[in-house]
Amino acid sequence: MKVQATIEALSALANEHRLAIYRLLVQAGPEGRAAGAIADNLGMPASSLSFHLAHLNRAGLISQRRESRSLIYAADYAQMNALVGFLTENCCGGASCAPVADKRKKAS
Amino acid sequence: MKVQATIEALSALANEHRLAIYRLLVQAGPEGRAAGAIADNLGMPASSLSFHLAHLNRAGLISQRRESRSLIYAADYAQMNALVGFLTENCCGGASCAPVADKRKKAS
DNA sequence: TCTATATTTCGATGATACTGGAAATATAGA
DNA sequence: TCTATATTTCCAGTATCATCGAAATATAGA
Repeated sequence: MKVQATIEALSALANEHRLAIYRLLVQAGPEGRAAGAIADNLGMPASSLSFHLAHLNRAGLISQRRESRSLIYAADYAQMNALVGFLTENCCGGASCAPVADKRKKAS
Repeated sequence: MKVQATIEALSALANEHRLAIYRLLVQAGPEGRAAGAIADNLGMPASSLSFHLAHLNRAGLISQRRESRSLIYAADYAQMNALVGFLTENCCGGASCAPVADKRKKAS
């Protein structure tokens, strides 16, 4: 993951509502959830939710697919994986960081 | 790590300059670097740098200590560790995430 | 084609963040 | 105490972000 993509992912998650949305989608699994269901669950106006979903989508953290009248959003685990990988590889001080104590691998 | 602290850490890192500062401090190691040295290295005005350092410090990602006339900043690896831990535990979809494919251990 | 549902886009408003020069503060040495 | 260095705080200007009602778009069924 490049620096610019990392910053976009970080800033997408750095918001109370968007972090809640993302976590909800992680719990929902690969099937994802319709925008309306998310709005109901989190109790937020449709237009506000749409704004935040677009932000997460732009950052590549969630995907969107249409299913009849509904737009279904789902978490993109690969992107989160890449983000965690970037932080572990570039922002940790060696063995002192890295939760699982394994810093052999160096993905770009 | 709690949600609010997570959001603060994420938003502290979600900026080109602050991410560069943080990475520089990670490279610098536990000794850290004086504000002036960071300013020279990244070529930014002292007052702007100070603003960003304060932001990172507030989020707990860096520490500050005085050494004579200089203020030395150093990366706080524990906080980054906690952030990565939060993301791994709360924002990943099980085995599909986690860079090293090991989710048995749960570090705090 | 008409109506209902699901969601986004638009637009205006308010809030928050970033920038950088100038002034203030802290420390040290002569 | 005077001067120099290191850094922060203050301030004003600019830019970006968040909010949410209203209008627009997309889909489906009668």
